[in-house]
Amino acid sequence: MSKISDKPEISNAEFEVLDVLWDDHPATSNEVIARLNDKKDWHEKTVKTLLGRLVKKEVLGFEKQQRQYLYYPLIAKEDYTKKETTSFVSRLFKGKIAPMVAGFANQNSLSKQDVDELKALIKKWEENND
Amino acid sequence: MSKISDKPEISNAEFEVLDVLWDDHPATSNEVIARLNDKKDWHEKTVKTLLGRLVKKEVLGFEKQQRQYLYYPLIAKEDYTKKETTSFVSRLFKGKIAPMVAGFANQNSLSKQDVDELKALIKKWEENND
DNA sequence: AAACTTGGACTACAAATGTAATCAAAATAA
DNA sequence: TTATTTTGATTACATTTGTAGTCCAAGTTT
Repeated sequence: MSKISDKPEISNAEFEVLDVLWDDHPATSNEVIARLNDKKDWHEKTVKTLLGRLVKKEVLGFEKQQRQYLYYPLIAKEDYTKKETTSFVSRLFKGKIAPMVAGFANQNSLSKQDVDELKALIKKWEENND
Repeated sequence: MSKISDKPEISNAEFEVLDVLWDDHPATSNEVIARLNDKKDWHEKTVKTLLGRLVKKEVLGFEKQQRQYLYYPLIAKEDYTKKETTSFVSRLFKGKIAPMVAGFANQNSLSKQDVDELKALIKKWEENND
């Protein structure tokens, strides 16, 4: 029984590292460390550990640049977020998107722009499903 | 410095247990075990461990019924899902709900009912924000 | 060239998590 | 009433995660 594409579990801390690489890549560990400094108060060694773990999980790849590595994501943020969203909605809302939006709108408040964007989505959907 | 309401971290396995109690409570450990049997293949001891951990985390409460306990949730599913949704959307979509819905719609497919529900939400929003 | 710095590899270690097994007291059955 | 079962409490143990520290080789500085 071979392992076929087991979804790599990305921990919270690992996600932060991956996220800055999604923003811009490739990047050296130092660049990643620098960019994370704004948001997180992590030791340089911590970030390097996380980079290593992401490489081992095959979430990041790298390319040697003399002695340093240039890291880059092996999975697209779009794909990741879509899958996470699907599983989130399925776990918490039985797969129904509207109740999730309703809860969000109740907890936060929607801006006119949010609403306009949602309307645009709906319009698009209706055009495709006459 | 007293601890003010530190959000209890609920693990994935713990969530499953909590979720069946949200469905119907109070319930004895055996009832919980029985209901979980449909979805999960967990040993009875495992479920009891999870119940205990949830009690320790003050996510569940219980009431003695002779020798057994009747467990019940101490937090509302509504509250939990709203908070989780907010943090999820903020982490993955910079707090914007529309891109998340767009991604979901792209990965899954919306039913007419989903769309109608979304439209109803929007209509409601527009009535309140004329 | 010798010393120092830097970068990734490897090691560390406590807490959380998944997944049970054991223990002891109470309830039940024989 | 003695044996058995049941139930929560306690203990177990490997893996994952958060958070670094140490080691060693390559690169840089003096």
